[in-house]
Amino acid sequence: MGDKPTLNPRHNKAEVFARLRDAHAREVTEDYVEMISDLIHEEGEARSVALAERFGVTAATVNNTIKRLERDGYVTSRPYRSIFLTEKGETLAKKCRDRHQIVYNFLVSIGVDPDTAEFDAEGIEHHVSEETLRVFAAVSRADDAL
Amino acid sequence: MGDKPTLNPRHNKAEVFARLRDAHAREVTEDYVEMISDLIHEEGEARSVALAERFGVTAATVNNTIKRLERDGYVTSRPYRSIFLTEKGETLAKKCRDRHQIVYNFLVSIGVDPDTAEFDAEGIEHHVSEETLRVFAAVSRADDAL
DNA sequence: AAAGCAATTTAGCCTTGACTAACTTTGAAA
DNA sequence: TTTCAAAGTTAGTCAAGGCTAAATTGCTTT
Ligand SMILES: [Mn+2]
Ligand SMILES: [Mn+2]
Ligand SMILES: [Mn+2]
Ligand SMILES: [Mn+2]
Repeated sequence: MGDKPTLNPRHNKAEVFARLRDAHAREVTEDYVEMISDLIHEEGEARSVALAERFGVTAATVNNTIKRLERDGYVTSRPYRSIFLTEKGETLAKKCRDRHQIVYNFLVSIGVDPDTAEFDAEGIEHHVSEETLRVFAAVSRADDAL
Repeated sequence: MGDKPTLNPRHNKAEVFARLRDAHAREVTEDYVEMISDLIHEEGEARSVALAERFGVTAATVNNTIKRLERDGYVTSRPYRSIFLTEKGETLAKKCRDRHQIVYNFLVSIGVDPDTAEFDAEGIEHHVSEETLRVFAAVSRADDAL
């Protein structure tokens, strides 16, 4: 009557894909708060036009996304003014920046070309669990100590 | 008059994000052809109901996706019958299966728990360039040779 | 052969994330 | 202080990828 005991417990692929869809739903948010934070540090403020240029999308697309981020509590903004991170946004931005850096450093440390690492890290970062991130960081440290 | 020589050539982040959006556009297709191929090998045929169960989505969603794959030349199907890969579909499936395996093996080889590796590989695989994949494979081989 | 259940399809809806085109606002230069 | 280009907004469109509910088909079992 109970579940059959299984040696390999996940023939339950559905969980894996559910988690994947969750990660996808967060990607744009994560890249935006990270970029907004970068702009504030590098240029003093985050303007729509700079986001559009850096992401390679139109101003209208940035506008839509910022409205969503505002709705979800990550940023504040007033018409025709620059964009600010909320506490929640800052917290996420820091987490994402750190994670991004760890992934990038890891790739370079195992021998990936820095240019390629920059491309790949932008996607990989959103699919790295806490555990894998810790392993990446440890490997980077070990490789640095050459 | 020429481009200014730059030490760090990519303050051109837009390229990175354009490539990222491309990768996203291919993800579902890649996971579907891989899964269809798995089902054909494991169960003799690929039925909608099995795809829905493994991905954790509804039958209607599978139907939409299969129509898109058919439109794009990856599968053939007839109403109420099972799904077949075209040559193009088979080729992509093989590439994706191999890549998936390399990413998974790599994660495990550097010390990530197999369970976690299974989750993370499902996302990471779509964002790994040819170059990074070669490095992953090389690292796995080196770690195996312990 | 008919019934009924499981599988599949269809129709209609939603959100995200992209676009173009047209309009409004801001702010710097004239 | 006027003007006008750049920045930002709004409106409308589209495809992908999800969903539910309802209709249809195929298959198995009586
Ligand atoms: Mn990032
Ligand atoms: Mn990213
Ligand atoms: Mn895969
Ligand atoms: Mn995948």
